[in-house]
Amino acid sequence: MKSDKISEAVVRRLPVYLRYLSELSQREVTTVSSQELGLRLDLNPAQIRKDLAYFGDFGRKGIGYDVSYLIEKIRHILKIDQQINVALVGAGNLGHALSNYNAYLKDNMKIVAVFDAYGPKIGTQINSLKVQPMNELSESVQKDNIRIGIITVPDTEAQNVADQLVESGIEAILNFAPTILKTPPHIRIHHADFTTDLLSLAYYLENGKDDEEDDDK
Amino acid sequence: MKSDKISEAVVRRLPVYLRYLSELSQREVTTVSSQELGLRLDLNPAQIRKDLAYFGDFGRKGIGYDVSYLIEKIRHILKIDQQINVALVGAGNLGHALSNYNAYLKDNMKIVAVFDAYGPKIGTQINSLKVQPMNELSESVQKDNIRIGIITVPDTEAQNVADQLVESGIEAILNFAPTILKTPPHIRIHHADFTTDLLSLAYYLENGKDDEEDDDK
DNA sequence: TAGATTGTTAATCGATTAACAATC
DNA sequence: TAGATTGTTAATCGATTAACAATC
Repeated sequence: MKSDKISEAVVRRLPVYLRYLSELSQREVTTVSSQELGLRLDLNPAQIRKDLAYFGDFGRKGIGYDVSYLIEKIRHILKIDQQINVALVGAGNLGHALSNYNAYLKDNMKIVAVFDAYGPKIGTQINSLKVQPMNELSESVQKDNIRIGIITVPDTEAQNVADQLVESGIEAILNFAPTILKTPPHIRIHHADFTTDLLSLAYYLENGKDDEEDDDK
Repeated sequence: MKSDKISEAVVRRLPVYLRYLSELSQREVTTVSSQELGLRLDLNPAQIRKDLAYFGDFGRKGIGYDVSYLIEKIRHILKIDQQINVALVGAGNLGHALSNYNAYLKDNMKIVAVFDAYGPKIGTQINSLKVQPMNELSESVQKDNIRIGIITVPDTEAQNVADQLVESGIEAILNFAPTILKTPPHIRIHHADFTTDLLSLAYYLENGKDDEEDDDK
């Protein structure tokens, strides 16, 4: 097929494919069908074929997909065939946890700078990175070719930090604060707000015995 | 309207509404329209009205929604008008960060137990909770009326931990590991996998100058 | 009364799934 | 050749948005 505008849902599935393909590759599986992928990832095989076909003819009829080839292709599509530098703002607990997480590393995503607004934190070491003050943000973004910012500050600060990230020339933001950020349209924002996930989970619990009123189930 | 099966998309927006309503409440705003909500939350006002109307007639024509009343209603719908106990499995960096996060507390979600499989971690203190060994999981779940489990173990362990959580009688899981878990249909699973968010973010970056081939944009 | 805003139906839009010819 | 599996079109399903009568 090629081209058309690709929906966000499709793009979000690509990393999921990539992850499982990497696992297959490690197990030295060389070929996989949309059927098998679907089974493992709880997705419809037709959907997987369609998703991939947006970007090219990666499979072989009667055979399936070559695992290594598909990995390479998806990495290229996601633009992680080159290293992408990331800045983390907010050296609290969560920020700390994320900067330790080396999971992105094998995916060519690297946190190369950490910032915090809180005086006492500045200069402390996080995982071989020195926490920098916010006024060094712009310079670092330029110098280190940082393209993505991760926000792990309290929600009251999040918009302010986002503004500064935008100002400094960042292209995309991963926001962990539970706030809807207002940014210019050319900035891409993804929400990684697990409180939403957690609260919505409660909805699906069975009604407790101590629940008088209606049971809408 | 009332009833019908409610889509997941709707349920996921409820905590978002709730959060902003709480903010309004704090600012002593007593009434809000779907228009205003939509503006702030980047959502279509019609969608907001429709979402809320699934659960009852909460608004007043010509007036809007009473903030406190709507908060109360949404909290009831989400079943967080009662305290919900949560277990956290995986006392690593991320688990640590999450257990500190008291954000859920005001939403009646409370982490009441922490578990880890790794010997040396057991018995250490995390935020006033003692890390327990996995073999105490079932007992704690029963005793403390734990209904949700949060998984923050490495992906290689995630499925195994999920199985144990299910076994112990948990009803829902928030999974931070980058794996698709296989569980019985009555278990509700939400994914809080930020690596997916981060990788898909890269797709939307401008093509670097060093990108020869096609530019699919 | 005039203006505002809900709840709800109808219209639109988009995403998922089924089906199948092409072909390895 | 027979069996498997892709890429793609058509059918279905579901979610979002527009429009408006009801009414505060």
